[in-house]
Amino acid sequence: MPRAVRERQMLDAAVRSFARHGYQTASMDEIAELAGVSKPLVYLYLNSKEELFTACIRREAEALLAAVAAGVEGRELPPDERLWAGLLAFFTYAAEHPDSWVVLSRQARTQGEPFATEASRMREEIAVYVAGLIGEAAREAHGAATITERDVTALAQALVGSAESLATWANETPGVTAKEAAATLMNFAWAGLGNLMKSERWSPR
Amino acid sequence: MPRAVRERQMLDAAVRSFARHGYQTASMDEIAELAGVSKPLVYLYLNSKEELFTACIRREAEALLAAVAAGVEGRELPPDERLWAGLLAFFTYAAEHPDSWVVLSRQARTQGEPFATEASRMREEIAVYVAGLIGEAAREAHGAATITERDVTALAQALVGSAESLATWANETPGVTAKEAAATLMNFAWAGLGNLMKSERWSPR
Amino acid sequence: MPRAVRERQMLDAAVRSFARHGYQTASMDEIAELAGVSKPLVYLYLNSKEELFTACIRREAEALLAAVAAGVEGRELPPDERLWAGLLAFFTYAAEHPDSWVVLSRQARTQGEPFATEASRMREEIAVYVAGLIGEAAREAHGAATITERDVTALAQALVGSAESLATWANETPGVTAKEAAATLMNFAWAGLGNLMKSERWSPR
Amino acid sequence: MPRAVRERQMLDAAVRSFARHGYQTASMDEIAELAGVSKPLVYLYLNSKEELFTACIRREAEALLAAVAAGVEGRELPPDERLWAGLLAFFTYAAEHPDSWVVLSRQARTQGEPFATEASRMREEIAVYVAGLIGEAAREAHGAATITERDVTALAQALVGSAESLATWANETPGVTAKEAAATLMNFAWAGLGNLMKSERWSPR
DNA sequence: AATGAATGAGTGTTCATTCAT
DNA sequence: TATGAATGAACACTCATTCAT
Repeated sequence: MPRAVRERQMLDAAVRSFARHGYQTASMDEIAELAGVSKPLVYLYLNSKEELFTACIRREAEALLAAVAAGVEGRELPPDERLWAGLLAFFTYAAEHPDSWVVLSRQARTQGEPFATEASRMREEIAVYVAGLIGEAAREAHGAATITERDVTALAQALVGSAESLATWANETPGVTAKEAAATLMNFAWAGLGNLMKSERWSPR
Repeated sequence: MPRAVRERQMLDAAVRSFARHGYQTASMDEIAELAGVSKPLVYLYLNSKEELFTACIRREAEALLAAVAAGVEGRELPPDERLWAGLLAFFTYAAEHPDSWVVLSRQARTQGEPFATEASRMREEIAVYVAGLIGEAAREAHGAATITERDVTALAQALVGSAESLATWANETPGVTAKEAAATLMNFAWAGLGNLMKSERWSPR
Repeated sequence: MPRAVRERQMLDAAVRSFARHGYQTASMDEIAELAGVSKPLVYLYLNSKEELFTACIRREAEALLAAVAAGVEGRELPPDERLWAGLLAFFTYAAEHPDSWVVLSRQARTQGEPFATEASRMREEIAVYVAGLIGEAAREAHGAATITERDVTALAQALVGSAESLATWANETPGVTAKEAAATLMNFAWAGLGNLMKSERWSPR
Repeated sequence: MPRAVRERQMLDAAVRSFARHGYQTASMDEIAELAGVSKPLVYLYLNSKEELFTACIRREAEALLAAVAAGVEGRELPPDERLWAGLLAFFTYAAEHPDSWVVLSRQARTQGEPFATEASRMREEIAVYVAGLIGEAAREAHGAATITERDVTALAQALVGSAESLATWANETPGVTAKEAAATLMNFAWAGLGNLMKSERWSPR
């Protein structure tokens, strides 16, 4: 069996195992068995548990980013439609690849270095991308805005957090579709950001 | 030394250790040493690593809920002020008890069963509370329910996710205060919620 | 069982195992079993295979040096008798502790760093000591001698090699006593060195 | 490429690897790579690591014996000159083939059966040859045997041990030539032997 | 004549857990 | 109430060895 195919099988098995048990608890034995190969082969191809996990994170992150990009690109759309398409693609990917999503959103970020950094890279990329979309859309919709760099970063964090939370919730709650989750976030973010751009801020008292 | 005091020491040590190393990597040896007792005593009081971790989650979850409740209760406030008070209390607690927050938000949720369930309980309790606030605000603003139960739940999930993400970001970013994090979310969320309740929804096409 | 006793048992077992199988082939499993304890205990007391082996080398080296010293010291003897006593003690120790001797002479020196250094220390100590004895004896017997520092070092190497070879041969050949081996070396070294001191050198042609 | 050539390449690589890392630590992977062939080919030609090591020992032992024999044979010489020629040839070979010498003197003898036996065979052959020389010299010097067979054997062991020790020392000490090592041993040994043969023995008391 | 692909068996090491006191 | 001493079970990782081609 050609090397590339075997390697894909192993990564599939590893993603599944890491998603279910977490990095520490997942055992190389189980991963090998799940992949239908012997343990030494896993080591021959992927060198160590750490590298295997890193490879998983990278592959899944790229797949997720590619899915979102594919949902948005190639069509001439107004900004709000672009945002919508991106969110939909994101929630659809998360729904269709729950293990992938668990590895990226949960496991990768909690295993300390060097995984957290690897996962952060993707998170940051998404945050920047989505924030860009939203900003663009908001600007177009509401004109120039007074909003600091710090605010943008904080908002991106809030947004990505919402998305993660909604994606997980959607995956765990029967009957909730990706479309529904995307719509919730779209409304939440779109309207909220719109007001912010119009400087209609809430303040205590 | 009375049992209650010893037990508190152990839980303190355990929370710290679990926060720093994660459930799997934290060792009973280190926890015992950190608590200043012998390992058998930890087992005598808390039976097993699993029960110890569960006890940590429970104690910290209760503390967090209590902190939020204390911030909100006892004063007659309009829904938005109640939400603000809750958010402020939440971010303040997370900032003042970073280990506790790490255990609850990161570690507990990534270690599979039975811990995830334990952590979800608290999260759900918060989500329900927030959903209540949203519903109340919606009713107050527009009388009849212009928003479905399902929508409220979804929004609550989004809000809680934002809050979690922001709390972690605030803890990890020097110079970000609890108040600032709360304000960011409040602006983001309340404005978005406001629009939603006015039925100004975004929809594709 | 007190720690000191246990530790001695483990070292005994390890010396035996290392002597029989060599450093690499000896397994911690076997050593633990031979010592009548569980493997974790071996690690608790001696940390690693490497440290265990080092501890063996050190203990056996000290025992050998002590045995030789005990054979020589405490009595007022002429130099040749001192040499004789030392050689006898050395061969006796090697005969009575064959595993110890194998570990010191064979295993320790062939496992690369850091063991070789550890073993060399002892070898050097013995070489210097024995060379000193011989030199002293020879000087007394034959007067001042013309022999360079380099020659002394080379001779010490030759001497120690002879002793090692004879000790191993004596251990492996039934019926050869320590006394006989010591006598062979004494004659070989004593006479040979005597002639050297008298500058009666052999040269080709 | 003809089989004989390939096989030589493999043995060369193996000797080098065994000398550097020892039998256990040397890996078939490295040996195959060093020989510039694939691992299965090594197995096709040499069957197993054990047989490969044995083949190395045998080839190197024969080479060493041949070198010594070539140094001595073909000329009619008195025993002392024969010994000198043999020693010179021996030290020269060891200096020029350090890996070979390490394998024979260190590695082969420390890896337990069946290698030790294999190495002993060569050592014994040398010892017997040396013993023959000694015996011959004794007879020539004094006619009848003033020295027992057992004594001769013991002396041969001592001499061989000295030679081994000196050869290793010479290889590891920069600036020491084969001739110098041979001279040291010759002086040491021959003088000592001379005295022995004149029955000038040292004895205790 | 030669190899890319694959594995069974074993190693050192760790850790949650429990006696005996 | 408290612990020093001890272990069963597992895990990451390696390596000599063999098919199938």
